[in-house]
Amino acid sequence: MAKEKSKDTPQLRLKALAPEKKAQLLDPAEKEFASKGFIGASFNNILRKAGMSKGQAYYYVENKADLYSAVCERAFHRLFKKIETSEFSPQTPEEFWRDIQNFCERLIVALNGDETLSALGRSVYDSKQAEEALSEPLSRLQIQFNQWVELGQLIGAIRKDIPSDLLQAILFGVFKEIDRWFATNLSKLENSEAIRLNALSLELLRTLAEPKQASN
Amino acid sequence: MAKEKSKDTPQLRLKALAPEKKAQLLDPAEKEFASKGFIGASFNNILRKAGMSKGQAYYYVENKADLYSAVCERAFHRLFKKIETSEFSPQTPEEFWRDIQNFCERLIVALNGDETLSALGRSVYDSKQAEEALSEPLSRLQIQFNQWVELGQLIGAIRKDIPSDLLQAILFGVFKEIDRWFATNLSKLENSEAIRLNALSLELLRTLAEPKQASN
DNA sequence: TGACAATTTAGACCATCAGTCTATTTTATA
DNA sequence: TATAAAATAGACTGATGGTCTAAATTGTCA
Repeated sequence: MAKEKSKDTPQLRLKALAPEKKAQLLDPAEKEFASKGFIGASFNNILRKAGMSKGQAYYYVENKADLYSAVCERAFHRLFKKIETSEFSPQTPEEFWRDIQNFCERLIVALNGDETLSALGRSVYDSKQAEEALSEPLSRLQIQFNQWVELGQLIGAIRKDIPSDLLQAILFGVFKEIDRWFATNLSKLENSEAIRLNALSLELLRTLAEPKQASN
Repeated sequence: MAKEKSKDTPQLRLKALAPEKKAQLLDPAEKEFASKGFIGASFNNILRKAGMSKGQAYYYVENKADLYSAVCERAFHRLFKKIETSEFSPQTPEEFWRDIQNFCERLIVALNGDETLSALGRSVYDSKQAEEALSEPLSRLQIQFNQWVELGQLIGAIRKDIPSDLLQAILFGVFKEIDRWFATNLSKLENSEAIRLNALSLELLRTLAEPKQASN
């Protein structure tokens, strides 16, 4: 009821913070989270590296999860700037899967160019806690994903006999495992083999998502 | 080089412990791990519930991860007693997949009858730490799994164009997500729908693992 | 039975963790 | 220049998992 100065929550204060100072906190935090995961990262250690006091940090951030969330949001924006999603309005299953493939390729390129970002992304799956900390941005992602699925179903590119949240969980799961496998095995791979497996992985996702009988 | 009393490690001491006393520690630990996950479980709290002192517990167990491992091993044996794996020597892809289905069904029945066991199983995926703590038993499982895959490949039930560890990761991933989805959604499901989705899930795994062109 | 050694147990203690609180400084306002 | 508000420093809290030592218990052999 009072006049609410509009800077009364740590989140809003962080948002209003000078970019330079924001980076002073978020940069070391990103490194720490990317290398140690959400659970393994030490808040105290981040503060030490950022040269910040407890009081200062907790003035701009609610808790460890909130800091993690802020770090991931920033990284997420960085990623999306790189990807520059183009318009996406396929009319046929073939177009749908071509667009998906296109998107995946750009995603992979973007991630390959930013190891910290990749590691941070993988850190989301390190623990349930990490996932909970990102529940809000993740649910936004989920909505986006669901729109794609619905569109795909509309034009006959995606099967309708599985509840969409189950299908989504499965596809995400497969994607995650593929990503993880490539992260640990890419260095040992011949280039041509890497390309072949990459294409094959996408085919796998398609196999899962497509209607049972051949397209259309 | 010394005469090695054969009880010099916590693990061996725990093994040699009277079953009753072993249970005094492992029972409360299992409950705690199943309900709170590996990270969330409190060692101190387990000790409190077990009525044990620090000194005593750390005499039989190396650390928290080791306790978790002991708990899971015991639960694992309990599960396998229930399942009573029968001989498994399919000659054709059809037989192979029938046997797999059979196994899955018995697994599901066994898990449905033991909620603590199910929860404990799911706790493995709560965090990387939990997975690391179980790396040894998990790698045994992996070997078993690989034997199945190799057998499957031999009789043409399983594709050969994907590295088997990648295929394995993917299949595990899918299985995990399906399990998770059922764990949270089973209560909301019609019985007939549950059965349909269950069968469909297995089909999905088969679709992923089978050679591209129809069997043989 | 008594003496000595090995095993086992109790619990004080440690570093570190995320998070709180208060006293103080800095900055904006007027 | 005085007053109020925003920002900061850092001591402090109650947990955590884990260590260490001194004591109690048990086993062994004379």
